[in-house]
Amino acid sequence: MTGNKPDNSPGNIPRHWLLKSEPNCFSIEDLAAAPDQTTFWDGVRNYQARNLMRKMRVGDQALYYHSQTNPSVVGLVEIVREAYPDHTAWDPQNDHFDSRSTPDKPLWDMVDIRLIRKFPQALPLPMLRTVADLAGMELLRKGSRLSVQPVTEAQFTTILRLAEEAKP
DNA sequence: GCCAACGTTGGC
DNA sequence: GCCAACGTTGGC
Repeated sequence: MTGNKPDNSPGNIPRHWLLKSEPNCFSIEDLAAAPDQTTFWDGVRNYQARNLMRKMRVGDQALYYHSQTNPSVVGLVEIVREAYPDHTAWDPQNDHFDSRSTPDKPLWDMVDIRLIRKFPQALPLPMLRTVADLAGMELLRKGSRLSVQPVTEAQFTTILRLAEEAKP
């Protein structure tokens, strides 16, 4: 321990994240309307994304991102329950059913998230691309498809500052 | 709707 | 273990 590492870096484990959702599937408005503004983040069927979710800890904060139409960072959520088996993978009726996952040997995980706040103004992807401090952010990388992404402390702080400045 | 980028699958 | 084929994601 050098004593001057940022507080999010013990073991180089990120403490800030970005969660991607198609708004017509589950939007931040849906989250705001959910009981206790909390939901389980199900349906992740990608190993890299799953492994990142497993690193999440209660109290970690995550940017909420809408993909597809008007792609933009729309708000802030926190992790309220750490990774546990995604039971939707066991349901043949579910869109994300995966027969390889069983209650005995779960393959996929989910976490619970709670809304902290929706930004008064969404931060559109094209605008974020113009921000020098965000160069190198995974979200902005060409071809980036990961639905769960780590976000550095600096990137996270910059996004929150932009959300403040973008107030109407 | 197009297409680049990416992950997964399966033949060999 | 390589790699072509395929399906999916997601910006544009």
